Amino acid sequence: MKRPTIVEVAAHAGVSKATVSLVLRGSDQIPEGTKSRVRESMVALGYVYNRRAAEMRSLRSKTLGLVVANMRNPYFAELTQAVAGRAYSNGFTLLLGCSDDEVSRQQEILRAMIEHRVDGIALLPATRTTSRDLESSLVQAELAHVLIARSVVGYGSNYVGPDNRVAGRLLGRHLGEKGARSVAFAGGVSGTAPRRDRIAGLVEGLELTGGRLSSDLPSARDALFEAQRELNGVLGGASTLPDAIVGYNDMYAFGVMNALRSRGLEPGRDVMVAGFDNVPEAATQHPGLTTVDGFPQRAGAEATELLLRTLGARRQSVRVRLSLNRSCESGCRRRCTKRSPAMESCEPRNAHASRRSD
Amino acid sequence: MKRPTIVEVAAHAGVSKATVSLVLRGSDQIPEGTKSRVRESMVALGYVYNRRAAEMRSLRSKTLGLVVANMRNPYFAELTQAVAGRAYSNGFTLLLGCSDDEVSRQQEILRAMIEHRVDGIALLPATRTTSRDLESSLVQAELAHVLIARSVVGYGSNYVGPDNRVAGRLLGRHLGEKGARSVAFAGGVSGTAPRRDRIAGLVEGLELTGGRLSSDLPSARDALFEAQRELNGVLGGASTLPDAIVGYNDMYAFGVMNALRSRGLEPGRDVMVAGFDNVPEAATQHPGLTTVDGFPQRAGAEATELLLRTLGARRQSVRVRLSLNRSCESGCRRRCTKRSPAMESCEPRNAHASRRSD
DNA sequence: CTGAAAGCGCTTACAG
DNA sequence: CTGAAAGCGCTTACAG
Repeated sequence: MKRPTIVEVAAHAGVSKATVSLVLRGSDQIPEGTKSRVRESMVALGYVYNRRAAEMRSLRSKTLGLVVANMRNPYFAELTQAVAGRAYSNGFTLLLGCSDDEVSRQQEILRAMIEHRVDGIALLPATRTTSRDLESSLVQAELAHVLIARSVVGYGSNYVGPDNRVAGRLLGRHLGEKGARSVAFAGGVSGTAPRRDRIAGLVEGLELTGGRLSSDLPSARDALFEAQRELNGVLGGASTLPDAIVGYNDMYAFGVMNALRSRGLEPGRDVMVAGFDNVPEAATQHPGLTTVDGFPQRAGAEATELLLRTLGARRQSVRVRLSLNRSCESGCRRRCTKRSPAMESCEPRNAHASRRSD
Repeated sequence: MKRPTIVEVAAHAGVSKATVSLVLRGSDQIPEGTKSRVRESMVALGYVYNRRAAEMRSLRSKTLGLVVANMRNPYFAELTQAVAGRAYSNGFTLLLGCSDDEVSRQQEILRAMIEHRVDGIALLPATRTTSRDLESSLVQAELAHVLIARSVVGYGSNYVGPDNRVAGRLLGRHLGEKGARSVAFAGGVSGTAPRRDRIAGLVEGLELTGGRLSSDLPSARDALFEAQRELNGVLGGASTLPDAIVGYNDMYAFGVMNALRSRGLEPGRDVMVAGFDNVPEAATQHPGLTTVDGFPQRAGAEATELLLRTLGARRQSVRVRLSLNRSCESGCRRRCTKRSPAMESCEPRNAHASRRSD
């Protein structure tokens, strides 16, 4: 039951501990004969390297921490996969924590990870995280860290993720060009950096094209299901519909689509709908959802690389891109001169026609 | 930069290392006066507990490993969140690895985790994992482990996840009752345990109600997008459509819906479509997808508990449940006598009308 | 109630 | 090329 240590291996092979240690790390100072003898002993005894003991002595943990708000948003899941992959391919072990979007829990997880002596932490912060929270944990511990996907108001450094302002601008301009004059924004938690930036960008983009943000619908917690409920409330009292509704993210946008349908309205035909993120499901919904691609794979990979290089304070944006789909085709209808033979002439579905950000 | 250790704290407080250690672990043998003096020293020096050193000495790592095939399937993402939550609330740290559904990579990750001396491993195995792969890693290391969500042919023990046979049976019977006489199964990798069990159950359920499995469409790798392509090929050559198409999982089922639409067919009306898992998106698609709920939260939580209790070899099933939605309403159409005022009279949407498994 | 010593399984200089 | 010794930061008996 008890696993053999290098002491046992050394005795079995008739060498010293130090020699075994050198063999373990493939030193080229040990002649082949000794090496193979030691290796045979390891096999014979069923030796398993104890990485933690090694790291303890050498004072490097070769470990990274990832704390995410939740896993239900496919964007976050994909990010997590990318971080795990990058950590792995660099020989790092990844500790995962899930805050359930609660700051107190997040702080406890961070603390535990710091006690574990991770070399760095990638944090997808809980919605209500303040810069003070970060100061009292990551900064105070002088730990290399990077925020992914969500930046925090008042905490400018070490962010890797979409530039939400540019993303909003891309979408705003697109909607304006499609003929949207009044646009509503739905979902997200007000006061948070991503929401603020997306709205700011949206307004800028709309202004370029003659549209405007007509309302800012109240927000809710659980995107997929709550957006639908809240929207029902708002639309119920509204006398006129906006030309377009932009969800805080794709999950909200899906909820918006449902809310519209439950009122007998067809998204894309009666009201344009758009989101942010470009989760895989965006292309497979009906109609496909026009959204801004936030490239989670790239964000996760770059955040990890940044962490690994222990680069100092930097702010890094992942390029965003419009992902055009049918959910915004109503504007197209009004403006396209020839509608036949197919709508596709106006906007290809799933074609990822791209309009890159500057 | 270098963090203070208990030696520094002890010197600062004028006590021995052992006393500091006892204070750290809240021993009640130390009088309050000493405790608070020591604690003040810790604060003064900015002491941070080194969990790894402690675990090294006490030979318990308080660490669990989770290796998942991928994160893109929302079912897996939710499972991961549940495992993370349960590990956390039991004071365990979670190491995460992602195999990208490749066995060789999975084996390397397992090895690394074993070297890290995790106390146990939860494995959502890569598709082509054999029992031999498990023998040579987890079993040989005599490590507590549990398979989640996917069982492996020939490896009977330590599985927590849906009983796919029961799940298939539930769905088969439902489809038969809806009037389906010919049913096609699409997707998954042939030879794998979950696919085999789902099909076997489906056949049983159909037999009870006069239906039959008409074909077993070839499988593909990437559910969401590939299912659509493969189905196009198959349907293109087929002269008659089946009454229903069952996807290997919900992601495949979504692909099936798209494939049908791209041929001008409306899922739910022209052909019934169903899946397995009940990912959140199932309810928000249009039409909502009828599927069998596999309760990922529960599976993740129970797997973790099982691991923590280090119970020996057991096989544990998570209860499954039919999740009825409109994607199977065509059968309803044929059979319901009164169709008005609403289809809802036949099958409530999102109501999670449940038919529990025995 | 508190301290001195040994030890967890490795690595790291330093000799030879 | 290989060994003896010290040490990573804790905990654990064992004294007193």
